[in-house]
Amino acid sequence: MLNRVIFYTLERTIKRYRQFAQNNIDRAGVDITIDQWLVLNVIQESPTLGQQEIGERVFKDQASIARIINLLVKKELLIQSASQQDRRRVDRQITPKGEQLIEAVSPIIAQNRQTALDGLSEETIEQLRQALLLIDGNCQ
Amino acid sequence: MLNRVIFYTLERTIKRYRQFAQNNIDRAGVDITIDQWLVLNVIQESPTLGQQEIGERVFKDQASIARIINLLVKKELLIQSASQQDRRRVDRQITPKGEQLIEAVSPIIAQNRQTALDGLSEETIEQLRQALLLIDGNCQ
DNA sequence: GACTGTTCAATGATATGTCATATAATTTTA
DNA sequence: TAAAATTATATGACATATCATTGAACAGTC
Repeated sequence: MLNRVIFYTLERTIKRYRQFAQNNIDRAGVDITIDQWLVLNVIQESPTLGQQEIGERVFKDQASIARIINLLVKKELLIQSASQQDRRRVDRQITPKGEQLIEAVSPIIAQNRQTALDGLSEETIEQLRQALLLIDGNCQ
Repeated sequence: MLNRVIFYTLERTIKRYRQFAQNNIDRAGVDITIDQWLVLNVIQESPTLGQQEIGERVFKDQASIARIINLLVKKELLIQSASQQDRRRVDRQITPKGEQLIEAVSPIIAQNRQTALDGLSEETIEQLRQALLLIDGNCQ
């Protein structure tokens, strides 16, 4: 009965994909979580964003971003320093180690996505997206 | 750019729905989380299941179920006692307070689902399900 | 009946999610 | 310019997710 509720299918699919993706990263011997990688990636592309804005890009809240950034710093993938212009803010810079890690993981993520979408046409994916956006809009 | 990745849309949609659903429960003045309600519901329908089996029904692992059950007991929605037949197992019974809560929340959940799916035809939902199941299968 | 392997539940450690609040710095307003 | 409102980050408290381990109880085998 629960199986017929589309939201269960949604939950299950996203959990399955996350586990699949994380497993492939672990198997490659890289010590990072998907979420950490996502945040690191956003910082690389947009180093001036604040925690709130980073969060908006990856659908996480500010507190989660703060903690993930802390871990990235601990792992020496990221360096932070107080901004000179606005001392509430923080300047961030990916370390060489961080750059290497992004390079190492990117193809794995790309492969994950491709494998997960095997057999789905562009059109099907677009329909999927539209359906999800509709649900998303209904919940606002 | 991230917006074009279907898995972001998936993440965002499921998070939005969860927040929407939880808000409506909170607004009704009921002190329970969606996850706790789901587990309570499964126990009501199938009181003899073990933690592992409960987890399979709601896509959670055994450790999560153990902790959620603990909270349900603390909230006096559930009573546990050692099973006589197999003393590793636990007999569970929903309390009257738990029954009342399930009754109170069920229509809210139903309404949530209906609202979230507003404007999606049966056919669209079925296509959505099929696409998700494909992805799910690809990740196994 | 003792040994071995399996099952069930509990829990430690760590990461993330959510809400609320704290603190410091900046901007706006009076 | 002093006070008030806003902003950026950090963090406390609690719930959930995941992995690993422990301990107790059971099942099968000899």
